[in-house]
Amino acid sequence: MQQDQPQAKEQVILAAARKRFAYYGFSKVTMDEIASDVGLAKPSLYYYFPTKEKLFRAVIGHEQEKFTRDIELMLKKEAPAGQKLREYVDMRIRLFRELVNLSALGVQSWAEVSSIFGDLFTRLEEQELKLLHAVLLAGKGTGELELVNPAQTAKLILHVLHGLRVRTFSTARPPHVENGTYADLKKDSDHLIDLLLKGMTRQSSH
Amino acid sequence: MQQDQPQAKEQVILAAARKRFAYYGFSKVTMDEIASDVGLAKPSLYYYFPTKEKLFRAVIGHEQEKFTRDIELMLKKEAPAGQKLREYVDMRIRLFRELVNLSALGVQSWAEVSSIFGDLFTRLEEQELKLLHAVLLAGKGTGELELVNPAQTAKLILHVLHGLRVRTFSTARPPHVENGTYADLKKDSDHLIDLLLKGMTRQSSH
DNA sequence: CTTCGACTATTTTACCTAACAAGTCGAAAA
DNA sequence: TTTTCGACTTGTTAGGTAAAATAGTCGAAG
Repeated sequence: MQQDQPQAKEQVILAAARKRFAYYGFSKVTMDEIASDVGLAKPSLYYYFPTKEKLFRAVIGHEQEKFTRDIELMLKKEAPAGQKLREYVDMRIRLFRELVNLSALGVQSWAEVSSIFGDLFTRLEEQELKLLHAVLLAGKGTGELELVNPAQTAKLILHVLHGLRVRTFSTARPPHVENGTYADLKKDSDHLIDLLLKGMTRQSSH
Repeated sequence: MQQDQPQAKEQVILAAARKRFAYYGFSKVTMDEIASDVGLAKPSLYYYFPTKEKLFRAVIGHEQEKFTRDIELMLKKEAPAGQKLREYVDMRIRLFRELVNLSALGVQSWAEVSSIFGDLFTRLEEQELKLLHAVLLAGKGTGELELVNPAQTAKLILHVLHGLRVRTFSTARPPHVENGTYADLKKDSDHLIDLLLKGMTRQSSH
């Protein structure tokens, strides 16, 4: 067994942890449970991850990488900025639905998660702001979008999308959310980005 | 003393209750405290209001009347729909800042308040939706605004404004909020309504 | 009609303790 | 050397209990 790659064992632990954290939340999951899930004793977990917090941070780190990578891939494709924004909004909802732990960071359903791991949320925001800002800048550069201050607009869009998410999940924490709730969020988000794009898009000549 | 108008005593109790509820929240305030504030014994409060809940509902009722009345007054004035919307957004922030108990209903800072008094929040939403819808309809009627579905757009605007509020006050409950927080909310809200109006406003001929 | 002292019933709080959970260590196994 | 884990320590949490607090009541007084 000593010829196993350590990274493989880490991945197994991360997957098990990710699953439990997503379902029960950080504070309700015990290291004993995760250890049992992967067929180890608890002290063995600490061989790979020095603290429960660091395990959770690793889980978040992985989810954030996937989130960012998927969005970046999408944004790399040649398309008008408006189309990218629309796709971004929908993809964002889908990704947050899938990456439950990452999603919970921004929704503040768990108070202790938000205060201890607030830096993680801040980092996610900064990354999203960068991506969104780039899209708006590109749209302005091609003349597609008419923007006075793309950075401010990107920030606003993020705040508004965040607000919609927070209000939506204020009474039910993922994954205990009904499909209708996601449908409502998508409807609002799509409608919103349509309207915002209408206000940002340079008018073609009459 | 028995010639005093009962309504005057009720108003005194309501004012004292409103002040305490706003500062400490529904559950932390005792009927003994309110009684002492108005110079009565606790059983005397129950002479005017049969339960603590009904006292709180009366407080909310009064705040909601003021909220609705002020906004209605403003909307009655002759002005373009866009200007009304802008003024509405700013006035909304100011009123919620002043009417702390009403504000808390929508922000869900107190879990028990939200579940017991959720019907009050729903009623407020319905009233706002009516007002906003009327503004959008009028703007569409004059040709100022270009809208496919004014009711849907009114609902979206309310959801988005609510989301901005919820995310803003997720970590500090009014009245324990700093001025900078209000300034940020106003900035986002103004910027948002500007952009939305840009998307809704019928373009003048070039 | 209005007020309130005394009271009841329920809820909340404070306190205590056992159980639980994060983390550690030395030793064994691989 | 790396990986694993039984036994352990330390701090936190959960549950139970009694006391205190609070919503609400009632009869009597003004």
